[in-house]
Amino acid sequence: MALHLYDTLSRAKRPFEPLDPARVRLYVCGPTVYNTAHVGNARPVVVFDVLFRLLRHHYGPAHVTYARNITDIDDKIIDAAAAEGVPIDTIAARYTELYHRDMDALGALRPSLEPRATAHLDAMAAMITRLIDGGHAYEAEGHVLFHVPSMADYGALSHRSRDEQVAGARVEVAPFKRDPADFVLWKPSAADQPGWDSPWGRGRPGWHLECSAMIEAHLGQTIDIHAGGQDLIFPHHENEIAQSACCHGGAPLARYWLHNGYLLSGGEKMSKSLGNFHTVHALLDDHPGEAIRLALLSARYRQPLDFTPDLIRDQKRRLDRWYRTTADVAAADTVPASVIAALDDDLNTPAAISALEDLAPADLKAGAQFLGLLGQDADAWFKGGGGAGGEAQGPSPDRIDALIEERRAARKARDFARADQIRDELAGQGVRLLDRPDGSTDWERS
RNA sequence: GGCGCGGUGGCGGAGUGGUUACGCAGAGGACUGCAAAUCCUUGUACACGGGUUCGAAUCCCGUCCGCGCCUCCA
Repeated sequence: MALHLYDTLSRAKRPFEPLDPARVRLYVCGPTVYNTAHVGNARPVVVFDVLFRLLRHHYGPAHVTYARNITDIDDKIIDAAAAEGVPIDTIAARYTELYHRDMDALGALRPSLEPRATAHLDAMAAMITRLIDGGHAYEAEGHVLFHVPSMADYGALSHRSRDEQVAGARVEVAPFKRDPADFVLWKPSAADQPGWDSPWGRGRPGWHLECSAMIEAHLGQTIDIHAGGQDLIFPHHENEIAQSACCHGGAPLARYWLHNGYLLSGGEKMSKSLGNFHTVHALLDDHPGEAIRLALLSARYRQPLDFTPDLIRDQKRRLDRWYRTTADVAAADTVPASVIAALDDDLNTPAAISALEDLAPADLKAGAQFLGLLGQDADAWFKGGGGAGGEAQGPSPDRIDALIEERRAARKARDFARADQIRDELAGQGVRLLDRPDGSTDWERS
């Protein structure tokens, strides 16, 4: 079966056919860099990283362009900068770096392009001008607003009529809006806020605009796949569609819309406002990045996933087992067909993982590496505590070797009480001893 | 109120008209001084009530329960 993807717009699993197989284009909504990422933020990064790898497999690495933006102008960034008394660039640069570090640790490939909003003010302004000229936007009290009724099929992605949205709206409607659903393209900046000069005065762009402008600038009018979290369906992606289509004579922004489900914590959506989240950075102190990655891939990307310590531990053990069985084996040259077949079915990563369990070590290694796993030497994995946090904790290798030698002598003298005491002591420090059939003893950090 | 997702064995989680998912945990066995690791064997399931069908966890209707979006949010 060829690659099929579930498309939110048509609400159906459809065969994937790129507009141009020589230039497959994928865009994923990236972070607003005002604080550290939590695992919920990492889910789209990891699952769409698998999609990126799969597209590269099918079309060739040179023929896939993956863009993921950095939102580096936003009121939350402005607030964070003001709180510290530093320029917004300082905040944005700091959290961009942390984001990269965390996502690297989860085994996500860097995207081909990582456009930043503040580098595309001209493109956004040009888009606003076209929208005004086309009768889709208007100026009001220093703002420029997109006029939603000017677009006939607004709401197609979220399958909501404009009336329904207005009826359920819990947001206060600014008095200068011609229609309650109208949204901001440009807003004025106070003297103490960052701003850019524009035909509509000094100000800054609305959130939705950057994606439309950067997609147009780097990927063209219509891309193949636009992806992000489910909470972006409305209003963010709906508004992107409106802006882009109205600038491009109705040409669709993307041909496939993919949305990942939420991570749950205690049965509820993990979110910053509820405070029930873990930052990736904090999790990396206790767990290897690969275990977190495998945990994120252990359920289908559209399903909710309860992210618990037990889940990560289970996946860590699975990786331990895989590292053992593949320790002295070279990865096969080709990615196993069963793994590709599972992923081709709308990124069925649990089925792909199950397929791996069925494979010979060389194929298992090739398949797991394709998924961004088993990326290190087995010895490094075990001796380094599974890569948790980078540095090993507990007794030094020399100390462990000395204790193993002492235990060997004790066993030879049949002093099993002392031998077991040493083993228990090491176990208490996270070191597991493995007695080999040949009489030697190896060790792992667990 | 509108729109949408889901309820699978002790747990996590695929499948979605007929055939073992898979993993963890449990039980039994091999190995071991005893363990660990590994290997072998093994039990347990489709929220509830109707309907369609030769056959339904899978399709249809209804009920109950959980969750999400409609507001910044992956």
